Amino acid sequence: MSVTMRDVARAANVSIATVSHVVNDKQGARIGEDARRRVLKAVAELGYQPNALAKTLSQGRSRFIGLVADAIASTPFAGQIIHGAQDEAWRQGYVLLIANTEGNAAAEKEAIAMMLQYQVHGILYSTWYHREIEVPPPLQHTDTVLVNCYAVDAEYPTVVPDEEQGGRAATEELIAAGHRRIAFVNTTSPSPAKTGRLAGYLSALEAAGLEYDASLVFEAEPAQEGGYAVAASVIESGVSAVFCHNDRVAMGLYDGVREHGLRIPTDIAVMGFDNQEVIAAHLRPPLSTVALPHYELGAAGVRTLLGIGMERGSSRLLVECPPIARASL
Amino acid sequence: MSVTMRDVARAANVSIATVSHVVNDKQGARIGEDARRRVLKAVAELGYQPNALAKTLSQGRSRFIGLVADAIASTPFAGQIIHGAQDEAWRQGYVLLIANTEGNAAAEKEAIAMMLQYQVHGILYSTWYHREIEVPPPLQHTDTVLVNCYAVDAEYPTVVPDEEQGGRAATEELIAAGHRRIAFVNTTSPSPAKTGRLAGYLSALEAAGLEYDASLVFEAEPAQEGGYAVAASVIESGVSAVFCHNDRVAMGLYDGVREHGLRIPTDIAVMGFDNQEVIAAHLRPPLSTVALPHYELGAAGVRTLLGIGMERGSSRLLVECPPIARASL
DNA sequence: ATGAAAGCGCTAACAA
DNA sequence: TTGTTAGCGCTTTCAT
Repeated sequence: MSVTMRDVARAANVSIATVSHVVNDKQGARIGEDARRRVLKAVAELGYQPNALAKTLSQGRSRFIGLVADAIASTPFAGQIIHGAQDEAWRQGYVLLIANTEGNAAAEKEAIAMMLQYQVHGILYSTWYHREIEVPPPLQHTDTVLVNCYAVDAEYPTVVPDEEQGGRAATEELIAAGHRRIAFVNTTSPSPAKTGRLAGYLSALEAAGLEYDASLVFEAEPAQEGGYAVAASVIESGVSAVFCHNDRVAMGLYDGVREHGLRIPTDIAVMGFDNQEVIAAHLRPPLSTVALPHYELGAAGVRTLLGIGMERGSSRLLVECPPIARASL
Repeated sequence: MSVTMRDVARAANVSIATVSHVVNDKQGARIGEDARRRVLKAVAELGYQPNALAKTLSQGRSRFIGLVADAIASTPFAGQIIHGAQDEAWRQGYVLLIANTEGNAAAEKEAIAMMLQYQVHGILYSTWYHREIEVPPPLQHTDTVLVNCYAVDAEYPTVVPDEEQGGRAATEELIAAGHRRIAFVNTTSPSPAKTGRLAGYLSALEAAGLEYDASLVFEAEPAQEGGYAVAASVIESGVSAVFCHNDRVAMGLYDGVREHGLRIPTDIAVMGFDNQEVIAAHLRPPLSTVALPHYELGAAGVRTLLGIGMERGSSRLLVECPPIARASL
């Protein structure tokens, strides 16, 4: 079936060891110009492809990195994590093994077992939204990096978005646009996003010398329906700008605001969070927001796993959430 | 480092062949109850995990399936394809190797080479939106299945959504709701979706004995902006229902319709296409639409690759697009 | 400068 | 019922 090193060796009239050396461009061994040429020729002619599995076996160390995700499909977000991990892995000469668990513990266990069987170098454990998790026991047998989630008890290297910085950035954008009374529509569900973004909002206010008014902080279900429902109260509060917990809430708010005959951004400026492309970029007017750095989370995850560019000290890496300016303020 | 079969054999005081037999539950060979128990015990105690790579090597055939996608992250759609492929692969005892090419030919080539090196059983070549492609040359060296795309020249097994059936289903929903004058806002960009959905619209009209009025077919950029822009004309045409090329167009149309003081579905019913969750499920009112069967495309792709449940004859599998009823009609 | 040979962990005849 | 052994394709040490 497929052509092996032995075939190449035979064709080039050299030993298989020589083939190995030239194919891998080994430093230690000097190969005669002539032999090298013959090998290269044979490789090209036979269309030789090294068997990565055999290589791994004989070298003892694999080039696989596992990525277990709780939902690769439910949202565009997880896709970005995969994408980032993927790219970075490739860059480092690794291949990503992906497993989708849908949060199912059994599937998770099986996935991890499979990855271990494929001799992964380590495992990235990720969630589609930033949250606290319990690390599945089998993960303790390998190098593990937590991506977009964290464990309280044990300490694993962790890569998460900097929610507070993001919240601050969002608020600062609004302040920079001249707003002084700024509402914050937070989510009802407890999460690092909820507390982090609020903290950021507060800190931006303080830094700008603006007084914090608790009545300007609302809570809504983190979806369009929530934003729509809270619109009336927000308007009534008399603010000139709103920072929404996420883009979906902002989308709902757009609807509500419009129904009250108000215009964005003239009457009220809106800032989102997440940078959910399908929504943010295409609302009318396009929504200014803060991006969740999913791609970077994935990439930083594999870098951390591989021990590349590690910062000493902290084992928790906070990735910046950059503001994305559009037309809603 | 890791515990091997030899370790287990030693611990259980049997030969390594025996271990292999019980671990793999081999049929041919009968193993004494006692020996089997000892092996199992040793496996558990040592935490033995078979080395899948070594197994693959010695068996000669791998358990890998490659999936090359042009955009795993840009949309939630590609994610669903991956998800489906993933699940089905697992079900069949295979592991998915994913590569993201961003449509970049060089990356594509490299990805395929890598997959070949990992001895993939075959490759799924997929695109995030249904379209015609040219099959990259290196793919001709393996079993290849085209997913969500097709090649005109060569014939590869292909799995694509049934656009026409989807268009028909959408239109039928509207007809079933009592509408007689139904507009169709098609996309401006040529694609199988454009022609297929139109054909479906036409065929549903005909089947219902409704006359086709060319002036009721509009064209718009396939995004919110397009739907918004076309709203006025649609309303002016006096239809009671609109079938939009996709959910994003429908979302834009919602805006336009609302601006004209009309209500959905009372004044005008709207049907989308794609079932883009983030949008469709959360518009006001929630949007009835037709789902693109991405998950199923992925799953059917690996089934086709593995030769499971193949229908004889045609090498092009059309996957059904099911209508999703919500409140917009 | 090049080659022989011993593994890597496992499977699969074939013996015993 | 169980064990021996020869590979799978490659790397790597050690000779030559």
